[in-house]
Amino acid sequence: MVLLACTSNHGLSFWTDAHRDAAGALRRVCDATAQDVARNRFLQLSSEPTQGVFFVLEGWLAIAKSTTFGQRQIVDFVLPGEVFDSGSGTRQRSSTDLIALTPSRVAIISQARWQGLLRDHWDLQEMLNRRMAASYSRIAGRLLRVGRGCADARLAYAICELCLRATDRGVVDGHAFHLPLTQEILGDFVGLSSVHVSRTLTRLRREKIVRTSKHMDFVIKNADRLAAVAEVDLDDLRTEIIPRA
Amino acid sequence: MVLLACTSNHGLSFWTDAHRDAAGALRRVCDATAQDVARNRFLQLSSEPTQGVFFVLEGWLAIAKSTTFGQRQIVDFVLPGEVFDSGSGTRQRSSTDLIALTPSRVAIISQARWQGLLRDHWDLQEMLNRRMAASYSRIAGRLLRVGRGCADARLAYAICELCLRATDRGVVDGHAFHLPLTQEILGDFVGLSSVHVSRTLTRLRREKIVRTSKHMDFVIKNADRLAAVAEVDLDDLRTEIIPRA
DNA sequence: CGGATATTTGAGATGGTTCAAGACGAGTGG
DNA sequence: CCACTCGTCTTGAACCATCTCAAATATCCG
Repeated sequence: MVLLACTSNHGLSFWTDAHRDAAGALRRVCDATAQDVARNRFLQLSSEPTQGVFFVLEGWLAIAKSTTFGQRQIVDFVLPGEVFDSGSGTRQRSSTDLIALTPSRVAIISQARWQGLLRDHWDLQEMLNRRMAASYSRIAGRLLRVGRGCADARLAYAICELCLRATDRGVVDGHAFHLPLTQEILGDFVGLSSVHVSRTLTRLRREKIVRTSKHMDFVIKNADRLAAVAEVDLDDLRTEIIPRA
Repeated sequence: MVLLACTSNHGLSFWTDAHRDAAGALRRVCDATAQDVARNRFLQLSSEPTQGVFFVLEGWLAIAKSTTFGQRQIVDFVLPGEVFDSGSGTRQRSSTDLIALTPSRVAIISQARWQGLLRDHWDLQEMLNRRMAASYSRIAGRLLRVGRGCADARLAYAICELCLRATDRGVVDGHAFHLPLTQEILGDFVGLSSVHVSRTLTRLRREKIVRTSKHMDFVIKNADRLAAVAEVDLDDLRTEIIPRA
C-alpha cells in the first residue's frame, strides 16, 4: 500500500513544514537505513518474508502482482516521499513484488519501528490515513477502467493519473512530463498487451491529444479531449488521487 | 474504503473482547444514529457531498464507481461490522456510490466524530490499519484477475473471495453459502457482462467445481480445482484479504 | 558503429459483448 | 389453487476489441 506524500521530487522535503517532529523522527530512521537500488531490481518478492516498510527517497518503484503463470499486473507506482508497506496486517509473507523502475534510493524500516512512529506521532498517522485513501482511490479508479473501459479510456486515464502524480502541475495543455516506463509496463498497469498500448498511443497521437517523443516524454496537447476519452473530470480526479498536504 | 471487521454476522459483536473501550464508544455512537435501509437504496451518491462514515450493522452493501455513461464497477462489498469511509481525505464530494444490496441497518458517523474516535482509541486506529490493508489486498487481487485473467479465473477468484468473506469457514469442499447478489452485480464486480457470468458459471457447474441453486446459493464441490482456476493459494488468500482479529 | 532493448505494424485467432428470444421461479391477486 | 407478471437466468448467433505471433523499424548505450 502506498502511503505518504509526493509533492516535491525529494522524499523528505515535503514533511519539513507542517509536521516537524514526525519529519525529524522519520528522517533519523531513514538516514540510518537508506540504500541505493539499481534499476530493475526486486526489493521485495512476493512469497518471501516481508522486510518491513519501504520509504522511497528517490526513484520510481512499481508494486506488482502476478498470476502463477507470469501474467503481471501493476497495482500502483511508488514515488519519492511515499511509503510501501507490504505487510500492513503484520503478515508474514508479502503478496506483491516491489520493483525499482529507475535507480532509486530507499530506506527500509522494520514493522515494529514503523508502528512505534505511528503511535508516537498522530500527525504522521493522520497523514497516512489520507495517503491510504488516495492510494485506494487510485486503484479503484483504475479498476473501473480496466473492468469496463475500452483501451483508449484505460490509457487516457492512466496518462491523466500519472501526469498528476509525476508533477505538481495539473493536466493542462502544453504540460510536458516524463514517465520512466516502457509501453510494456504501462500495459501491465492498465491490463493491455504492449502491442495494444502502442496502437492506442498512436491513435491518441494521431488525434492530437498527446504528443510523445524519445520513449515516454509526454506533452498534453488537448487536456479536454484527453479527459473526455478517459471519462473523467480532471479536477475531481486530482482531489481524489492526490492526497492534500 | 472498507475498514473494519466481520467475523460474526452481527456488526458490533466482534469488538467486545479485545477492544472493550473502543467498542463501547463505537456502540454509543452507533446506537444514536443507526437507521434501517431498504434493499436497492443508495446511501451515498457519487458527486453528492460526503455524509461521513458508514458503519454497517446488518446487511450487504456495495461500493460502486460508474463511468459517465452508466458502466458500473463494484469496487468492494461492505459487510456487517465493517466501515465505509467515502471521504477519508476529508474531501467534499464522494467519488463512489454506496448501495444496499439487502435490507440493511447502518449507522452514519460524522467525520469529526470518527476522527475523534480514532485519536482517542489507538487500538481502533490500529485495527483500522489492518482492515485497510485487507481491503487494499482485495481490490489489488481483483485488479489482477480483471486486468489479466480470463472469465473463469475472474469468477472463480470472486467466488473464493466472497466465500471467505461471507462466512468464517474457509473455501472447503462441501461448504455452502449464500451470496445476496444477482449475476449482473457479480458481473459488475469482476468486469464481465451478466450474460457471460451466466455462461461461465454454467461451465464451473458442469465441471463439478461448484454447485448452485435458487439464485446464488453456492456449494463448493472441489476447492482445489476452484483454486486452480482462480490461480490462487487459498491459505494465502485468506491471510491477505481477511483481516486478522 | 553494433548490439540490445523498445516500438511499430500486419494478419489471423480468440474471448467476450450485444442483441434477442425463451425458460424459469417467486410473489401477487383473483 | 391457478394464472399473471416481473425479475432473473439461460442459450444462440453475429460482431468486435484485444491478443498473439511474427517481422520490420527505431532508439538507446557503450
